Amino acid sequence: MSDAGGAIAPGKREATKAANRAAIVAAAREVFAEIGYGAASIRDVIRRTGLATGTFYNYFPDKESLLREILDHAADEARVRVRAARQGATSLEEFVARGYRAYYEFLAEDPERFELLRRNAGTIRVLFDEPALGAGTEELRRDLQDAIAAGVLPDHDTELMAAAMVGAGVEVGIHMLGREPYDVDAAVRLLT
Amino acid sequence: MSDAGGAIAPGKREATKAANRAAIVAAAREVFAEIGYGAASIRDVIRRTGLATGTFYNYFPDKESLLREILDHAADEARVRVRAARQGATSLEEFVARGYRAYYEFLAEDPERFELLRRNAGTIRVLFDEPALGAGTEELRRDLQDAIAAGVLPDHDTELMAAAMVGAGVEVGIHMLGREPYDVDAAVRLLT
DNA sequence: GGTGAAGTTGACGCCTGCGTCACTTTTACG
DNA sequence: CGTAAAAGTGACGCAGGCGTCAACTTCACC
Repeated sequence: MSDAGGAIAPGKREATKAANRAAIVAAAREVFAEIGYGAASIRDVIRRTGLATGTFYNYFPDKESLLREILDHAADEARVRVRAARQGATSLEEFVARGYRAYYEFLAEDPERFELLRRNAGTIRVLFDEPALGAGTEELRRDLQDAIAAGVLPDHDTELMAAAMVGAGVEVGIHMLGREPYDVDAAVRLLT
Repeated sequence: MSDAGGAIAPGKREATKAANRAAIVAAAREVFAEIGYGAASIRDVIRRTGLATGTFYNYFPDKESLLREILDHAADEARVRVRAARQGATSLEEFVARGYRAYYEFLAEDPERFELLRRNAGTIRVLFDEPALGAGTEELRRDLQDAIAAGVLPDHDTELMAAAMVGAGVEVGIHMLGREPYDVDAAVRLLT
């Protein structure tokens, strides 16, 4: 029909729908970041949007699907960024440094998202089973595996190593973002 | 009936009080571990004890004080253990290894407590401001500082380094405890 | 044993959340 | 325009949490 061309075909109906959905997601990010997912109610979220209770259920079936939507977005984005950053790396060290740098830039860029992830780390780990802020532990593990195969690294327990790197990265990230000028360089250097 | 052995005469009154308090704390640990602090209600907790609603308020003013009690206990215990383990260390490496080992033994020893900490990591970080499972980041920082002063370590950002060590330790701990035979040795070795 | 304080109980009033649904408003389209 | 479908609205019934408190039970002490 009208929107066949793909990109453009506003249509007031569709536009409102998109805006409402976005408003709900935005409100949810605020609320989850402020009081935590567990303590938050659907009404806490919808109240912030000015929409009516019933409207929420036109967009999401429940609270959990809302969190899932938010996290899927964030995780995808983070993975893409880190992956892209690693692309041009020629040495292992560079590989690590670029990965962390991209990751921190991603975190620092949106404080609300950062707070959301930090605040709900435990819940997220239970619901999904990745560390909240640790986008792509599994990918890192595979990369380490490759490095071993290529003889760049000595053989070791890649699962634990990946975990250690992610853990260190996340924790350092949290501390770094708690200090004023974000010293991304220092953090990256230390971890490398 | 002599039960004394030296310390204190129980007194049924005191005994019941201690038992009730303990029951509440135990129930709270279960509930917080299972559904998370935020989602848990005081009634979820009290219901598990068989006590009446009102009784809860004879022991704790609210949900938060309950969590505080649980965490203070755990944190103290962990700190003491790690500190003690580090006592006899003669080299920096030994110092680190012993600390991690004591820490992991502490975590592995009580799966419920582990789950409680893991599950509520975000909340705990907000309420207090230490990483949930990272007992004594600050102490570690001081120890690093000392090591630098003693010339054992090169100068560096001890705050970030302590954060990195704790983060790596926690994350590795979580992975390790998710695998079957807890390979504490492997984990300690890798981190060292 | 008797008695008063300490402790326990659970129903009570209030409040808020849940998901639904009959009704109203808005939009698309002829 | 007119109309029908789509979307928004908020009151509704139900459920359950909160903290309190008057009545009751238990224990310590004489």
